[in-house]
Amino acid sequence: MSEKELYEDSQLYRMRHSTAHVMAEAVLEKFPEGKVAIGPAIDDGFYYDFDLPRPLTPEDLKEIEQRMRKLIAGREHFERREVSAEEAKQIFADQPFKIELIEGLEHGGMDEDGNPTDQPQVISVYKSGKFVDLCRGPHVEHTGMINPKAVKLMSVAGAYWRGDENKPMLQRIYGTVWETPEQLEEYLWKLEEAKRRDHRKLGKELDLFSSNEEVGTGLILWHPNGARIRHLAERFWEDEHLAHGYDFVYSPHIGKASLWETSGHLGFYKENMYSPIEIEGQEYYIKPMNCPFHLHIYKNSLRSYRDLPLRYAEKGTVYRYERSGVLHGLMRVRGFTQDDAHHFCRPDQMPDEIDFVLDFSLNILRAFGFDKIRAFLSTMPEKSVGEPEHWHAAEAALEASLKRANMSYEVDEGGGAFYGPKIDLKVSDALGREWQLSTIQFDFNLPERFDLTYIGEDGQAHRPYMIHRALLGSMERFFGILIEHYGGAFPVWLAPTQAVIIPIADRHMDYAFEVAGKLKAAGMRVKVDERAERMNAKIRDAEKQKVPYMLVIGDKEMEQGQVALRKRNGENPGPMLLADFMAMAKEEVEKKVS
RNA sequence: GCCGGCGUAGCUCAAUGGUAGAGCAACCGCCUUGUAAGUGGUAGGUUAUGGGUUCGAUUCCCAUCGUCGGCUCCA
Repeated sequence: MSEKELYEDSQLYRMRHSTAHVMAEAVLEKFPEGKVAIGPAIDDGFYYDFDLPRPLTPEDLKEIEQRMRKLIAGREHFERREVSAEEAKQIFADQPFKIELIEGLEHGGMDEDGNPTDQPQVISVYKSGKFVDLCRGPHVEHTGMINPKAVKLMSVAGAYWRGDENKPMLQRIYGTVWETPEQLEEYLWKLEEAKRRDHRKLGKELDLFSSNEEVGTGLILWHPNGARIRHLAERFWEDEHLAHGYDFVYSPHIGKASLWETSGHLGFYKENMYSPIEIEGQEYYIKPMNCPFHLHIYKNSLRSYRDLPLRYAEKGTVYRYERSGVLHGLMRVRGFTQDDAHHFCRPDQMPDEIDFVLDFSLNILRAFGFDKIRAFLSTMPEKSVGEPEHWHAAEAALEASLKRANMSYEVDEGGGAFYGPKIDLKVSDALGREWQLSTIQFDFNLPERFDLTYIGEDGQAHRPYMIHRALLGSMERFFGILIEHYGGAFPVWLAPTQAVIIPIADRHMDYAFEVAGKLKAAGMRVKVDERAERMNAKIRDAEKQKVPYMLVIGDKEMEQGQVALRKRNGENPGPMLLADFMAMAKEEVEKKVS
């Protein structure tokens, strides 16, 4: 059983679903004319969608929560009953959304979660207190099984009916419930911790990046501290690529309309592309992807089977129109740099090539401190291009690589893009949240469109396999995830400033700069805090900036050739010889995984 | 794009239908300091932008931009 199925089978899931009913009952008490839509349990709670006469306020949520506690105290039993479609329509005569659902159940089509079904479904209703809901269940026996101290309504937000943006916008109330108040506390603490680690907040506090109304929304300005981290990450990325058989390529930011016609992007991706620029009567588009350029590099000369595999990598900056409402810090922006690569190989090389790229990806992700990684294999969808036997060979190779790498993975049947199957890698961060980073995608479309070939042993032209691969995804998004994963306390090798030297009094200044000079010569990133502040204030500021090492220097240290080390976690090893500190730091600086 | 909230100094936030205030940061001093904020002073704002209502708007209304929570979409 998958994690999801286990959850949906659990008592907690029933409790959440039941609490959604209780909430709906409370909302209808308050707004008898309200219309109810759907209210499922979700990963960490539940929601219910309503059409109400006015927007809800936080005060309304408090009141609804109070009403819910009363209903819970009433120990209302959940009574299940199967009904005919006619009867159901009578029960929900004044609930148009429910009528729509009943019609769906009657004719197949959609179930109450909006999933397509082929056959007419059994229609069941659950009654608890005065509230009757169209619902498949299951529920807890009675509302008394819900712990009133472990319930909390979280927020209200807009949501489209049936998730369709052409349908009416409803009000969705999100709530959560747990088995015990302690679990609720823990959940709320985790939310608080997520806020403390929010990359937008830390980005400001650590002076990493900004965006600016005048520059344009979704366009990121990397400040020196952020750019330093990016540079270090990129340098590592570059070294690893060069060491593993990649070639670097560079491509322009715009390309002629005909290029995007050949690639097909003007056909299926146009709504994400910026308006064309006219140059000497020709239209040019800002690139939303790098692939077409890499294909042209491949095509620029006749390729022999001996040349393959070819691996072209580029940190390619692309621009995509994203609707304003979806933009989010560094995670979703309009201009970003993909760490892109395209592999071209012969069919017989394909399994090895997948093995290679999977291993390579996993090693890089681990080096950045992500060691919990899950894989998702997506296979051929209904609408697809390319030969089914190629699809199946590719899928088999992807799956074989996952097995060989000993990865835990899930298969998303039919979840591939129209042009090929893929593996996505998701990492868990320090708070256990999953983020998709890497993607390894077959492409049966572009080699065809650009007519890529290589000359085989037989002297004939053959079509190569092509694999797209992004490892970190985009530098922007990856940086955002890195910030949140480490809560701003980057591992030493990535820290923009690795050590701050803190002279206690002015007379220690010369020695402070002498120490700084030695550390810099050894390749460390160091600053001397020469402000006329007290040592305590300097330590406080260095702690807030999450600088890994603070080196306090006073009379004793100066006399003995020492530094007094304090680490950002509060650990205080105290005075040591400068040489000893340097030896210790060298080891940590070189360590990729912290 | 849609629903709802928010937009006051670099940052975090007060206040009011009668021409805006604090702390931190910045700047200028004093203090010369031993493991998370020493101290005095100075400067800093067309209250996001544009309209409207009003004798008077930063406050009320509308639009635009930005932003936050979601929805839809996604690296």
